[in-house]
Amino acid sequence: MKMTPLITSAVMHFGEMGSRWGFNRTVGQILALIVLNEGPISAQEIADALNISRGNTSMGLKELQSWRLVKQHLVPGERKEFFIPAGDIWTLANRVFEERRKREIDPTLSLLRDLLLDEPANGTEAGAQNKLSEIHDLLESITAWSEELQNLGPEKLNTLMKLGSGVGRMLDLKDKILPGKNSVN
Amino acid sequence: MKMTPLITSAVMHFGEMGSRWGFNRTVGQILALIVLNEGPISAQEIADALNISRGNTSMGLKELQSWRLVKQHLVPGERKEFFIPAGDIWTLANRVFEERRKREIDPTLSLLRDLLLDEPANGTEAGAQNKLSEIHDLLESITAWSEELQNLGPEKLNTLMKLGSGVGRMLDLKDKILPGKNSVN
DNA sequence: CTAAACTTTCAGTAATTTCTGAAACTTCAA
DNA sequence: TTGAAGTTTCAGAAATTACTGAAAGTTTAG
Repeated sequence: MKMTPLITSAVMHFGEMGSRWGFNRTVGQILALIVLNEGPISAQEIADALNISRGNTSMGLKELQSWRLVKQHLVPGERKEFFIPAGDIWTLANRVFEERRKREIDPTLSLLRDLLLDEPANGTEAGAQNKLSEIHDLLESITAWSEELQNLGPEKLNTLMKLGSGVGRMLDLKDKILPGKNSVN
Repeated sequence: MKMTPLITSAVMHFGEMGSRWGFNRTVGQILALIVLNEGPISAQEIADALNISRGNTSMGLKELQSWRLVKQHLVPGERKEFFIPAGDIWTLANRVFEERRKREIDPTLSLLRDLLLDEPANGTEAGAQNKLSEIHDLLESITAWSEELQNLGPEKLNTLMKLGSGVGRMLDLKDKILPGKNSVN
């Protein structure tokens, strides 16, 4: 596994960013390496290229698999396990979004649902509950919407993104186009 | 500052989630407290309610201000500084998105731009550059789009979210509605 | 100017997270 | 079956991040 300067820079950077993206430095580096490498790469090669222990590599790969960003790839005739990205860049980005939603939003949504079931004990609690309820609704909208967007699939999503400010204009026309349907509250 | 059980649960949870949201436990707790509290609250009250040192409180407040989630509120006659949320729930969520984009996407975008300027030294680098270029384009789309969405403002954004699966249908009709404009690629 | 009331800073400590490497485990070929 | 080639696990060490509290700083009233 040859680490050219370009690849090294990219891998290092993804390592730095790793923690901001929800995993740690090593995991970020491993991901970058697997994505940028041409063809499958073995755990040992990864450990060597990144100068990390074999154990750490194994844990990193496990985590990347739990994020569904990387998958195993059996090379015929070879005994070792090789790894490749779990899909194209688009798919990977989607997976990161999805996985983060699960970790960052779902638990809160579930707590909020519970808290909103209780009767407020007094005025202070009633006020707090209102705020929590607003947060709850917002998170639900975000969740529902992000699912919606994922269902659109890459092509349509891309169309939508490229639409840019056209989105605003389109919304103005919405009611004429889809009368009655999905009217806003 | 009375911590009712409801508020305590919520504050504790936001603390736990804090690190996943880009700040630390204390900062998450402080934010929750300020949002849920009715009316302005002083640094000292926060420190007492959360059982954290005054110094830590000060740092947490500073960070929340740098995220533009919390702002100072001068109570006439009072010498102390009080704090309130920097806006409604919607605004706060927007700020979190924006701030995270700055921290999680912008630096990568900037690195990628640089790396893509260099001539690839060989076939391996050329292949890696292609991948990096895909990532770059994706991140640019996301950035552009999120700016677009923010410009729509809360009302329209809400309309769009509530539209749900209607978005798909609308896209199918797009070319008839906005002929020539924003055609894809 | 002084002192009281308050805030911020930051060196050191505590808590948490990540990483290593040796031991345990698995798989397969012979 | 055995052992070579590989993988995983996990206790402890290292690195990082967060927190405390005392000292320094700021602001205002008198």
